Amino acid sequence: MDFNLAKPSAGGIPEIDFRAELNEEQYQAVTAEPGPALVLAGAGSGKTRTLTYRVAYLLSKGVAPGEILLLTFTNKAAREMLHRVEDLTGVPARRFWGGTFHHVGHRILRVHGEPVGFKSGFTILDQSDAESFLGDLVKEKDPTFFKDKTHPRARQLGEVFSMARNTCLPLEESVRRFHPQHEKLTGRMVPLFETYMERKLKQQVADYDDLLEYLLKLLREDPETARHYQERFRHVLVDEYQDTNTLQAGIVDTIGNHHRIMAVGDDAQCIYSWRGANYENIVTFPDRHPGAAVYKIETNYRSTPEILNLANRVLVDQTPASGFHKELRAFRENRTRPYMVQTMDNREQAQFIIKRIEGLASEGYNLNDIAILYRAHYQAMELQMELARLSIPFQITSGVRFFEQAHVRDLVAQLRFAYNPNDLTAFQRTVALLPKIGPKTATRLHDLALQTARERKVPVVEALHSPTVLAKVPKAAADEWPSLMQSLRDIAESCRDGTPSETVRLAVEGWYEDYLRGAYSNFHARQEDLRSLTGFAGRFDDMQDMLAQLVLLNSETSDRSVDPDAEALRLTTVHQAKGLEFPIVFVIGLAENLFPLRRAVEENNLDEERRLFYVSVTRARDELYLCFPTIGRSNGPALSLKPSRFLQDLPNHLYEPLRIQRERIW
DNA sequence: AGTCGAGTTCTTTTT
DNA sequence: GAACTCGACT
Repeated sequence: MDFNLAKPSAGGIPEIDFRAELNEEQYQAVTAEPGPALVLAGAGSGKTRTLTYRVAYLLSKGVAPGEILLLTFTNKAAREMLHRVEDLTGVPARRFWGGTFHHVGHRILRVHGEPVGFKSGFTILDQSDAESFLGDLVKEKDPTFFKDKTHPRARQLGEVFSMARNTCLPLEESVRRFHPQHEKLTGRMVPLFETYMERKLKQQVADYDDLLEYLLKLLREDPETARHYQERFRHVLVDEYQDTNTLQAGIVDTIGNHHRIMAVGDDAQCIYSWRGANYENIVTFPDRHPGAAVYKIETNYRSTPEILNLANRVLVDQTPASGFHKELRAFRENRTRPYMVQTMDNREQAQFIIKRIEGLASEGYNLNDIAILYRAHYQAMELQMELARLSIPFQITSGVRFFEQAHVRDLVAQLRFAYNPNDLTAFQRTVALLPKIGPKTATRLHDLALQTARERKVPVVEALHSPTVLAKVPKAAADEWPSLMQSLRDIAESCRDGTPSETVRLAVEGWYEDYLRGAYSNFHARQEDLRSLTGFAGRFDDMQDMLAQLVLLNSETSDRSVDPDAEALRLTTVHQAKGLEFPIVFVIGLAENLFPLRRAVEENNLDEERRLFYVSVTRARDELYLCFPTIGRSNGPALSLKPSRFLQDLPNHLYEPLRIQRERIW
């Protein structure tokens, strides 16, 4: 494909024979007339293909890359999509506006955020920062709130707020609907919510939801900005439309008020309702966009008929009247039925998989062809240990994430504070590295520094050196204080004058390096991580871009030990496997209380669990193994597990029970 | 009052 | 393993 890159893109799109490269269903959608279009694409039907060819088609009709807005859910999906467009058309990915809703929100708000209260220079709180921000605020405003054990903790309270915002409902209404167990608390939660919103603006920090909520607010309340983007993005394409929530659907509708929107989705794969996703957005799309053309793509090129029979059957058990009816039509030849594998416990499950992998390898499968899917991270523990023991390479897209490791977060906090001195959360994290400084002391010092800075009209990083502040630093921390503050001053200076990469290097080699050496025994490994951050920063010319990326990319996994191109087994949650496909798929832990999760059953979210199971089985191309242990040992007493109801619901002609031969050691 | 260490409990999914 | 609780120490 290299020759494409050399070509100028304007008018230089390579000739694509759309008719020949697409099936009839796909072709219709790809060549749709400008106007609202809803594409219902079943699993494995070539959804991504349709979307990428649509982009190519628009380009071939003379639409400029900059006029296309491509919205996705995850960073991974955005990358993959733009990469494929680039391969297809030779137009470099960076010429499109594409990415997650959050990315686009940030990008627009940092330029046009003023009318809704965000000056350029605001910083983003990740999930756990936002939680501690909220927790501190609650302790201050309503000190007894957390004393009552029946009240939500900071984390859950954050979820309650988030749900209201993502569904665009008043808090009262949202609580009644989604968190009825806390309905009597609404009166106390409302003022906390208000303070939460106010205080973020005051500190010029945004949580994830702000990036969406204020974007919509901006588009609705500032006609000039709205018009600017509406005219600019003549075509709006949305991937995984079934996972949009009310807020996101509102953004799409407002930016795309010209109705040239193509929404692609599959209501059977809606698995983010805990984030307010509402697949009814699909159902109501034609109402909101009159004259919408609806395209159904149902031919499945991915899986064997046996796998699809099983998948179709999973949906049969769905609560009726949810979404569009669909049935995947198989294109491929028959092969083997999915296997149902009963094991004694997780350990035996792991051993079975390893044994089977060896068999598959001798049949010519590569480790890259095989994926292990599970409902929750911790279910992969035993398998990870066994794989490590036998030194079978695996890549795990879950667990401790790169940007969530303590040392990475510490460093990012320093950068964030240097860039935005109002960011109290970042300051707290930074100074808490010193002895005898916790959240309370940090807040006092921060207040004092801001006040001093205001009075003397000096930057906050200067005020931190003043005797006034120094006097309030606990004795135990006083020794280290000046050198940490000096480091912050250097970083802040570099934020203004230097490149992000220089700034990061300064931070990595500053005070923190000494701290790191003393604090961790694996100092070298951690230092390596931080050095790689310098490289990461080299991709940006703007500090805020880089900081935003650091926070928004936090799902990026810590696979530094594994070369991404190396041959390795893939371990991933079902959520993260969405949109991917593998020749061989093992779904593990298919037992009641694990998958479906007990909590989901208790909270009546069975349909979503079922869709999640549907997503799992439709990832497989050739062979599917459904594994369940009969004994669960998490902590303490072993408890016996029943096979998942999703397995019990399957008529037995749809699968092949597989006996495993136990190796007797004694 | 606030920090810190020891001991205990419970694990969802992502931006 | 991390997050939370509780009690001791400054």
